[in-house]
Amino acid sequence: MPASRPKVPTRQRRKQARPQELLDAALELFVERGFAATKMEDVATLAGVSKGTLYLYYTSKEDLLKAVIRERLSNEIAIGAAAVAGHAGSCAELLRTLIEQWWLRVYDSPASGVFKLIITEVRSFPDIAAYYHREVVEPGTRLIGAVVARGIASGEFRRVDVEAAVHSLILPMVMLCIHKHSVGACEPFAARLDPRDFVHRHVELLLVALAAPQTRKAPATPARKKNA
Amino acid sequence: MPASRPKVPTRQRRKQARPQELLDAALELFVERGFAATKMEDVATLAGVSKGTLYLYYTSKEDLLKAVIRERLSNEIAIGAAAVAGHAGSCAELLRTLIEQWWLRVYDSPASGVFKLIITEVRSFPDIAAYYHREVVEPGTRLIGAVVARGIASGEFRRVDVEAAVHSLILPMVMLCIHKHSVGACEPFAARLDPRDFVHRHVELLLVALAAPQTRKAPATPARKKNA
Amino acid sequence: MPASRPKVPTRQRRKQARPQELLDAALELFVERGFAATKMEDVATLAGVSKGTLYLYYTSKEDLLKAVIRERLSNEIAIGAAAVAGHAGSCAELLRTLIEQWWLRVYDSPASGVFKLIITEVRSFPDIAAYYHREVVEPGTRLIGAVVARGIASGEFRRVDVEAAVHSLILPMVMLCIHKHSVGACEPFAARLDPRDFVHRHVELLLVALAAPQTRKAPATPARKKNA
Amino acid sequence: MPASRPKVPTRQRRKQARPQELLDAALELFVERGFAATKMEDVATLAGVSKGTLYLYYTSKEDLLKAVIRERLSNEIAIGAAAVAGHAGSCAELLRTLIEQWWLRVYDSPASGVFKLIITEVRSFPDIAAYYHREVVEPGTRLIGAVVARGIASGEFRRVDVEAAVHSLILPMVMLCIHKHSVGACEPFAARLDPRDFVHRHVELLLVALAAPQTRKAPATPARKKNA
DNA sequence: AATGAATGAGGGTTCATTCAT
DNA sequence: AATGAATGAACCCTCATTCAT
Repeated sequence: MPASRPKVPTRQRRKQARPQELLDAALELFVERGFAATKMEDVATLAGVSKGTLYLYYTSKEDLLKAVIRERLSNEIAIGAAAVAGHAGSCAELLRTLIEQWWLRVYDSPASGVFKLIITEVRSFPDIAAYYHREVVEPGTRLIGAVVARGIASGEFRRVDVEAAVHSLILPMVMLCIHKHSVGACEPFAARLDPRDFVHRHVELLLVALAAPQTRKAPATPARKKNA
Repeated sequence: MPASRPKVPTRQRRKQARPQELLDAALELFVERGFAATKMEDVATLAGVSKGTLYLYYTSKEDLLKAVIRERLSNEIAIGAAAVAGHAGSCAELLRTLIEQWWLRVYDSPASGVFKLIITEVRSFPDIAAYYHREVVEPGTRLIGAVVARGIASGEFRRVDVEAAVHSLILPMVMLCIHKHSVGACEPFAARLDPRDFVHRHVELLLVALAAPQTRKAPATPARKKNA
Repeated sequence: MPASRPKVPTRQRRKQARPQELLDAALELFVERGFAATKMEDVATLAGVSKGTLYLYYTSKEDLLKAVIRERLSNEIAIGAAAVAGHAGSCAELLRTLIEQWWLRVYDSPASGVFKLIITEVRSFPDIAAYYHREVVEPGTRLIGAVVARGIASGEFRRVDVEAAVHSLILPMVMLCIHKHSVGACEPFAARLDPRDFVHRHVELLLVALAAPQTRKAPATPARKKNA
Repeated sequence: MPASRPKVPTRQRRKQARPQELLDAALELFVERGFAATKMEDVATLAGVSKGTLYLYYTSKEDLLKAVIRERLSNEIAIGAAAVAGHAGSCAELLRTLIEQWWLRVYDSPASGVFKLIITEVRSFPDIAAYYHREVVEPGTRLIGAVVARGIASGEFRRVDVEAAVHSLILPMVMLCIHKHSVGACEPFAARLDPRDFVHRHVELLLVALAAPQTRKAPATPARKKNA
């Protein structure tokens, strides 16, 4: 079997796969070192091509940056929206799903790095801000906000300020992504905070805060083993 | 934005104030443009000195970066700790004070930029991580954590996981600082989120989540005018 | 400007015409932009082939340059020589014919660009100089020089230095070609000098200078409409 | 005496002389190799500075090119104009002076290279054309044209077309400059044409053509030794 | 102490040339 | 024969750092 494929990657096959490979390499290095400190040559080398090849696909370093950001965010929101649409249970249950399923998937994927990338580079490339708001912040806020609003309407949640609640819920998740690619990536501090454990506790804590008085039965903070 | 540096080049004043002026200029530019994208010359110019002079005070760009970070964080924690020590009321009240007084002061000061700076540069200068953890994360976590723990011990709070609760409380605040210096600094998106309003609602929301059952009286989300 | 190349990619036509098309495209671009500033790809594109194909016909950019120069000059001199051979009238008449017929044809053809090309590139490719002298300068000078010498011998012309007279006659013509492809090609300065009008007056002026005293009847500079 | 000047070039002194040194080096190389084929580093090296220093004085290669052209042409025309203004003799004598004194000075100076430079680069930098016309072509044409016109008015010259005569007179001179820096610079063809001899004969020939009939006494083309 | 001219290594980008298809 | 993807040497320009004044 290994001998039967002589040297599979025909020119054509490579041509197809190349852009994705380049974007992956670029994302990794941009997130790790920052945009300005990353050399185009290193991106090329990591992707297994020469410097010149990179420029066959992206006309400049800035172009590459924007492609990296666009490519990674386009579909994540759509996936979350689908999760909401196809859900049947209570709003609390839906929020649990959204955060623990959808968001943790983002956290685990390379897309998590895009948050750090945006944070670090918006000031230098201001049109990223518009894109980010339009494609990520607004749909994301609307998505979670709709669930909270529905919960309030149905009497499941208290009458809180929807937008603030969404931020209380979401910002720590974003921060977690950013942390993963900054301080969290530095050896001795990597394991200080178990993300899955924290996310679980965070959602439960906020659901307590949101729950309408009659519904609330103080959960016994179930024995979830930490750092495991 | 920091108050515009007074352009009074009095020799006397200068010698004394020089290092601070250099650090201020460096912080402003490092936060705005990123470390790698900032030119030493621009720092010097902004501080009103020549390129050469900068090197009389800091031996290299990296040295300047580390000085910037160190200088800005040293005393903030101490101030918070003092606030805790001199407090008399309930734990809920103390948390309100800590977050709304102490933290908003940090948010308003140039120190808020340091969070973005650390996020962006730790991977390139890993020893920043150790410093940041020792001087900021750990004392900060311990400070807030102690208040939460005391609240649990006194029966004022539910028996939640202290560390997770601290993170639920603190991470949005850190995120706010980072936002202020990234997306928040981009013209059309600056005013989307009023930080003081959000901070208030965030603390109140979390205090509801923390409150022990008998104590809890669902607050009617008091009329705090939004965006004002 | 050469007549726009018909874009008829008939396989049959192509194989035959290919080398000429490539040379035409190369000449046009080399003259317009200079050799170093012209990209092989642009030559290929203008000729309607791919980059690789260009290398099937010419092994390098330098090779292409030399082919371009050689191709364009080979037969022009021969044409002029034929004009001389087949002429019957006076030497003055013959010079008029040579300059106004033969040379203006060169001026109008793409070959005129070759002068600029040689001027710009000889220093980088010195063997062009030898070729140019052997194939163009010497035969050309000899051609015109023979006419002048014949005129002197027959008493039609004064006893001037032949070589200098030839240069006085020819250099402005060469300069005209060069001008056409440099300053003359820049929009607002294109029409400042009508070449046909100047050429006519130039020849007549020099013929006055050459004419033996007894022959000379000062021509009334006949009414040739300027700039038409 | 050599020991008394320890190492004269103080920083200040160099700073003054630098721009001229850089322009000299740039002109030499641009004329020799062409603009595109000249490396900024080579210009710097020839001028005895490092690559970076070049950029302290000229912001880009193009900027350097334009400075080179401007610097070399500014005063040449003025010098010629002064020669005309301060002249007393006949128009023929004045033309002799202008061409043989003024123009040969240009020919001998590095400024002669600028003609080649303009020829080669106008198409790539079209605003050079405007500058060249305004500063060189027009004043130069007007200068010579005025002398010819005065000769006609005084009856010294025939009633020829002034502009055409000026071109017949001038174009060979320009061509000589261009030749000097192209084919003329190639070893085996350097000595083919003695410029001083040709210039002399060219002027005399044209003066014969210009002379009004009564004035004309066919000069015996005095024995000027060729190639000496 | 302060300056700013000078340096030169380094990085983004281009393009002549090659070669698998 | 023809293509165009891939290469990598080369070049323009920047900027951290040095050092003579």
